[in-house]
Amino acid sequence: MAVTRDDVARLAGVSTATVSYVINDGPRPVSEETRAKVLQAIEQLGYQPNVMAQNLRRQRANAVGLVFTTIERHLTHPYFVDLLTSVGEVCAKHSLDMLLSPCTDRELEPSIYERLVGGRRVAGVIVTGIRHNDSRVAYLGAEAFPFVVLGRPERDEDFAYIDVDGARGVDEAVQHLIDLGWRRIACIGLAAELLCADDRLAGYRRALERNGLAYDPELVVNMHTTEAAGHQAMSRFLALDEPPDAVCACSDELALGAMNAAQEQGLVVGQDIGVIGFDNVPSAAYCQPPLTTIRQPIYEIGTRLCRMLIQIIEGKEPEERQVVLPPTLVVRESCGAHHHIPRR
Amino acid sequence: MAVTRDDVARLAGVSTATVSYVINDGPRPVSEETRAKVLQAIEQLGYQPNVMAQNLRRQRANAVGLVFTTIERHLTHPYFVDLLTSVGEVCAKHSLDMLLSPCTDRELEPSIYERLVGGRRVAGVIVTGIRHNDSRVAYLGAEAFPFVVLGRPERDEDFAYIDVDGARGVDEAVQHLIDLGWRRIACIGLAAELLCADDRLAGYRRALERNGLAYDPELVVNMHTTEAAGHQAMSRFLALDEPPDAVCACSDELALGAMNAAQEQGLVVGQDIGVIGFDNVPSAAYCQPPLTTIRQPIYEIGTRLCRMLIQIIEGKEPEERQVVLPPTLVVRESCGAHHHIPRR
DNA sequence: TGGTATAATCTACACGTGTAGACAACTCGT
DNA sequence: ACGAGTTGTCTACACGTGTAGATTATACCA
Repeated sequence: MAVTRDDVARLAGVSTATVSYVINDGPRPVSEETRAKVLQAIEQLGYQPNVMAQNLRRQRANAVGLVFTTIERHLTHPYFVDLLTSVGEVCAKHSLDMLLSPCTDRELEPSIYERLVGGRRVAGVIVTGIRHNDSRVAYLGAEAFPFVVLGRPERDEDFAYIDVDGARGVDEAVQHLIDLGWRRIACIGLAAELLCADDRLAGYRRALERNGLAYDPELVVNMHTTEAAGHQAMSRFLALDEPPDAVCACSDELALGAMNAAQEQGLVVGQDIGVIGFDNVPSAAYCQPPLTTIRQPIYEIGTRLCRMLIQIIEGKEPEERQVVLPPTLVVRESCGAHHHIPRR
Repeated sequence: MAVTRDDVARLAGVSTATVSYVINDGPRPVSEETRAKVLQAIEQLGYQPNVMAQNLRRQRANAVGLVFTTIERHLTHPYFVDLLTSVGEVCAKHSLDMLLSPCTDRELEPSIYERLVGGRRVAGVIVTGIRHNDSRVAYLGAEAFPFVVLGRPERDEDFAYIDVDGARGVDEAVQHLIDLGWRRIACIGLAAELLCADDRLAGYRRALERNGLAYDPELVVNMHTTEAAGHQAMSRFLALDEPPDAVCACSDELALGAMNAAQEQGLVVGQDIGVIGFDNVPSAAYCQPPLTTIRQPIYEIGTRLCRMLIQIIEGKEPEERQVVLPPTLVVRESCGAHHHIPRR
């Protein structure tokens, strides 16, 4: 049988309430002398409060929830692992558990949230891959349940979020391509349902417009972020009557697939065609040619997002509620060297 | 205020015990008539049992724990995500939560386990990346706490595990290289502390020996599984007086880094040098050249591992306790075509 | 010195569940 | 018809906390 608060109280010669007050820096003061006795007893017995009892009494789970979509995913693998790591670290620092639920089927998504939230298995939720008219956000809002979002709202909904400035990132990416001499630039966007897909596409159009280049809808597709999808998109582009001479992919996985497709056609990436990615996944530096891409500070995002959530859970007003972080251009070789002369 | 069992009992006109019996298919029988009344009341009220109270009463957390090492990692990113997905799906099917703890510092590892296990935050644990004299296994064994291991024990310790036959995989990989004409074959192994590093190296030696090739310790290194490490290892190999003409990397990330390093030196992978990987990560099919590799059925491993753990938690004897799964060779282009003539 | 404010502690209960023990109703064999 | 066994319910409590209300000791002031 595990050691309980009663054992500690008995050994320290105080009441159970006093033990609690010491542990929680409780709502009542405790004399230094008594505190020392209690702490000594705790130490001696190796007492750890029973989390399940605490949870029941506090009417709140001691965990943060994170649902991750595996089918039609919106996060690259290393990106996702970094998110988990950063969120998990902050949780650990606050003695919170991180609860993970895979969602392999969109149909099941509502039931997953209902389990987590309605079943009070977690105290707060981190939502990723926010979509148009996102039912999850509506649900959490209606339940007045603590949550934060990785990504911005469509309209000016008032929830806490952190997002990376995708428009700016893609704008910079496309500008980089243009600066290097590429002119007919295609864009492999993210799944159309994702809000960030719109955001990034906006950056694409902005850069085109600023440089006096025409927007050709034939050169834009929306894809789930897999290498296979990138391959497929690029193959389609190359089969066009007027194929692009460069491609801006909205994730590194898409970019890798795109490069592969181009190479299959005998094109030399960085010379015959320019390719740029998004995310700066570790392998981007090691593929052939090394991939120029846009870096997102995902680790920092996870950290701050989780801090925000914890403050909301604790009922405090979070220090920051709505943050947009700038991405950074990482130049490698997949877009070729300066003063490149396009094929056509 | 949430609806409780008492509300259900009142509405159904029965006692609270009866409600519990219905919910749990309890230790006492319930008449069909009563059961129907209760179920109807549950439905009508939208009642969900309070997990925190259940946990307290049952003296057992309703979750499975998984600690993942981010520093000096032993799992590639997609491999890890697949593991999470498969384990998570089984958990969901059993209404279990999946609790994830990142470990970014080996020093902190014992405290993480103590929190999860000693603090009874989970009902069972999945251990990955098992090491020599693994203190985690010793701890869990001493606590008689339910756990399963991804990987085999060193000696004939008697715990439940699933592992892939790494020796066989690497053996096949090296044999494949040899069959294609490569002769001086290096091996980039995993971190030396990992048991599977030994396992895979054994396969390497076995294949060499069977084919009458000498084992040269200069051609073997142990690395953490990152592209950077693969790059570094390959660079070292190529600077040797007698560099290898082919490399067997024990993870795809290592292989990617190795290919990159070779390409930096102007070598054509698949022609001047053969490279083979391990894991069959998605991007392996899309790098340049596409990477020949050994596939691990990680999804299946996660599924079966979690099922095993659940049976152990429930006190049943698991249907399978110690499983070794065969890996599969996936041939692509990084090892070149048949009848290749080595450089030397 | 008596009275009151303050500090420190204790007693007692609620949180929502699972289930053992008591109890009632019903079946069945003799 | 009656005890024995079976089936279905109910009452009551324990699980280990957090904390409000009661209680006691101490400090301070008139």
